[in-house]
Amino acid sequence: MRFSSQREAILSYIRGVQSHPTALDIHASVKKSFPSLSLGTVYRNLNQLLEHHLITAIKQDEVVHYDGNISDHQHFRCKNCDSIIDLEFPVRDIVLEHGPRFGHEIHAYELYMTGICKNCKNETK
Amino acid sequence: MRFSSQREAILSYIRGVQSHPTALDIHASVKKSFPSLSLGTVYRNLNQLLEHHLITAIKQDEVVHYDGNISDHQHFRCKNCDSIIDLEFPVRDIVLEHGPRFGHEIHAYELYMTGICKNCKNETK
DNA sequence: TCATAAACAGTAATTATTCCTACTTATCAA
DNA sequence: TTGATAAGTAGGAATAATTACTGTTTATGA
Ligand SMILES: [Mn+2]
Ligand SMILES: [Mn+2]
Ligand SMILES: [Zn+2]
Ligand SMILES: [Zn+2]
Repeated sequence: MRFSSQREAILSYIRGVQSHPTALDIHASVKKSFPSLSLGTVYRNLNQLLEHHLITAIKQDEVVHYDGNISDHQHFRCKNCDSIIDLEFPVRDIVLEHGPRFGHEIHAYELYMTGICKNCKNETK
Repeated sequence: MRFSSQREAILSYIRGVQSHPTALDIHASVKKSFPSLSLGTVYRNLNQLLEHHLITAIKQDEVVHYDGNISDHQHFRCKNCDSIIDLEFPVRDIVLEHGPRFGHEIHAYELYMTGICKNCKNETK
């Protein structure tokens, strides 16, 4: 995999935010420093970065969100403000403990939660 | 919510299979008894049934899969044969145990796993 | 420096899903 | 039983995210 300046800019943008941006978000932001950046380039790079496990994708929403934090963590989406928040649950433990008994080879897992976030809960009070 | 014969046929089809069918699968099957059934009707009914919590949706794939089994269970998708298999993990327990400390109101959760299923693993041997 | 594979921008195509419109049907009160 | 009405339907158009295609540019390493 080559490292074009566009690819570098996309990766460093994703790594620099906490917000789990979409392809459109990424395009809008990186376009500021690369005015000619096309959306197709964003998608192509996101797929490349995914293949090389430099980023991960969150697909539960209608739109795919991308995450530069590849550590083992889970996601919570607020139904009110739509933000996606990192949480840490011991999912690995229960997958390792209960997984084997089903006989399948589990390569990856993902716990996704939805509800109302702390902030939104307090604001409506 | 009224219960048209189309709606009833769609629901009973979803309830009668283990396969987590897509809208297209459902349309193809129910069309056999309702030749004029339109795909739009399938989607409209699926969304109605979802709102009334009579079915659930699995959105991790590119295509939405539907599930007539609304009991608390998890899903595993085989990367080889693409089948979606029901599994039971004590996810509820860890969400109840670890959830509250983050301060968000968790309404729903979903553990989704991918890998190679038992059958495909044995076939390639 | 040069050859070449990879990446790029721009645009067209694809595809799942939703929306729209005119018509049909179930429900319920008169 | 009959209308009025709200919900449902079929069929087709529209939407929107993502991917594919094409001709041009660029990174890389011999
Ligand atoms: Mn994250
Ligand atoms: Mn299931
Ligand atoms: Zn919120
Ligand atoms: Zn399989």
